[in-house]
Amino acid sequence: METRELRYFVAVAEELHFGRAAQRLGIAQPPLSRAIGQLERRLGVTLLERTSRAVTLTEAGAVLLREGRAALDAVEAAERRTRRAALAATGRPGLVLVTKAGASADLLPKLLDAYAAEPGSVAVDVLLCGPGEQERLLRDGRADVGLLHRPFDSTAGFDFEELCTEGQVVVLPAGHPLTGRAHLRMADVTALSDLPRPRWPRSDGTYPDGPGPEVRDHAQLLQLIALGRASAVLPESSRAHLRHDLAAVPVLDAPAVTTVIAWPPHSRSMAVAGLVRAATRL
Amino acid sequence: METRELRYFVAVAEELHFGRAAQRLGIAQPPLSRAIGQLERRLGVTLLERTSRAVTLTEAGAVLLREGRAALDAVEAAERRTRRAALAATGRPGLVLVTKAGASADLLPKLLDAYAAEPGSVAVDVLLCGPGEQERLLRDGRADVGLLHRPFDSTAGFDFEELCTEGQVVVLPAGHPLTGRAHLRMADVTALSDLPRPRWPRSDGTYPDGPGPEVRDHAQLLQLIALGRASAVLPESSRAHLRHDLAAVPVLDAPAVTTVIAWPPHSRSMAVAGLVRAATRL
DNA sequence: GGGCGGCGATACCTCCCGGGTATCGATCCG
DNA sequence: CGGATCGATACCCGGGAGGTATCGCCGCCC
Repeated sequence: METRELRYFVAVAEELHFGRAAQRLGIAQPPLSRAIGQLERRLGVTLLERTSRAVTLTEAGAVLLREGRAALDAVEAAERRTRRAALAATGRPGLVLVTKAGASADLLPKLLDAYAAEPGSVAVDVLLCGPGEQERLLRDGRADVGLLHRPFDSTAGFDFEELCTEGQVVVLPAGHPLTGRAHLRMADVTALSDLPRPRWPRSDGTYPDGPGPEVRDHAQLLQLIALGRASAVLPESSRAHLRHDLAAVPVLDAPAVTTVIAWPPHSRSMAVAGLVRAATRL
Repeated sequence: METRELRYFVAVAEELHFGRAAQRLGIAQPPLSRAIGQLERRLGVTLLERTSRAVTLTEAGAVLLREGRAALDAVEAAERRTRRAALAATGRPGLVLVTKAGASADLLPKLLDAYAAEPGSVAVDVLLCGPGEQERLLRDGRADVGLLHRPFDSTAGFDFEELCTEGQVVVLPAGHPLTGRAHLRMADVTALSDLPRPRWPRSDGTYPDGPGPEVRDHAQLLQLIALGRASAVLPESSRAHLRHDLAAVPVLDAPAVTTVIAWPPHSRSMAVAGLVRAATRL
């Protein structure tokens, strides 16, 4: 199977429309139809059920979509990491660390300082991204190492070390009646129908259904809470950097959040190893 | 980057010889030279240092070799799992479990029985392989789930659950003076210069240097021990199925062996989930 | 219900590129 | 210094990827 075929199939499987997929790929529709047909014939498997009105994935097609994305990420990662290795050989080695914007705001500077103090450390570029994007960046080689937060992020497919575990707090507008309480339960939070939990985009960019406002990033979320439009359950550490117009109350029975440092498996980079060592020693 | 280019590069990088690599790929040497040259030009990276007498990998080339193999495995896995998904939709679903031949001889039947007793379980094909091969089979889709033994096998890049941890014993010919001892230390074992530890093949098929005999599988190892040519440090559980002409003595300070059940990340298979559940409940 | 529009498949052409053979140039060896 | 080895280059050929035109099928709507 060639990556071209995989890219074509993934495009069609995502669009469920040959014309749009072809447009996205920058080719005409007929060669795309033919390519998918050839792929199916070579695999001996029907990947798509097409009527002249709708295209749907078969069971096998769904598997190839998932596995094919992973494979394409791996190929892309190979290419990117090779380029970076060539750069590192001639110029600055550098390291890209990715984390969710707004998370681990206290841990990150400590980690960077500790690592920078080590002998032989290299420059670390910090990449902040939205929730759920980190895994992709680590998988396709755009980042070398990441701070993930279980159970929100999945460590599937990565090597990792646990760094710390913390409880969660609910963040409310300052002055909200509940801010006087010493602690709350999840039931109290879900009962806040006037301050619903926000909805984060899924990996495909769409939003789940629900009452809460749609948010894209951390700053936007805090803004919405300050405006009295939402509330959010966040790790305790976010409390330290809260805006003055917000307040936080511990939620006793919220799931604990574990911060882990994760990197692609088989990473042979000395720099990653050093950063991980610095992190575990914090 | 196309998988064809990757396959070509991996072949050359492994052979370090364009002629032999071309032969292995079933093409002539000139197109191969050209393909590698094009790949280098497109990446803007020198992958191979060639004189007319020798070919060596650059730093970047070594990275692409490692990452490229992983990417090719991922592509192969996508293909294989798609085919299997198509089969599962029409015929028997089936599941392939891979484990090292000779290991977990007591755990495996218990696991298979426990899983078979579950409602909705599917047929499980057991694949026995040499040490170090399991990871490859799991990565390229030939197996769905595997029993690995840390620290010998690496769980890098897989999801896994720990099943049990055990000590190790040294296996000696029956009647050897040390078999009378209640327990030993690693120092006692390494002092056995007349019964050296065997050498296992690396993933590329070559053997490390050392005094011990070269072995390929478990049966061969036991045979060599019985012949008085070697000794081996193995997990305790192997004691239960020892031949009558062999004896085992616990080694107190040998590293503990943890048996884990591992599967490719993002596996959505119900069958794998069921097998893992059965394993953790043992 | 018949014409229309949208969509995937098919037919057919073109041209690029992957693969082959022949040969060159460099380097090591006897 | 001549032969052997090995990668690069030159050149040719054929298959296949991509394009345009068109067909066939099916909802939809006046």
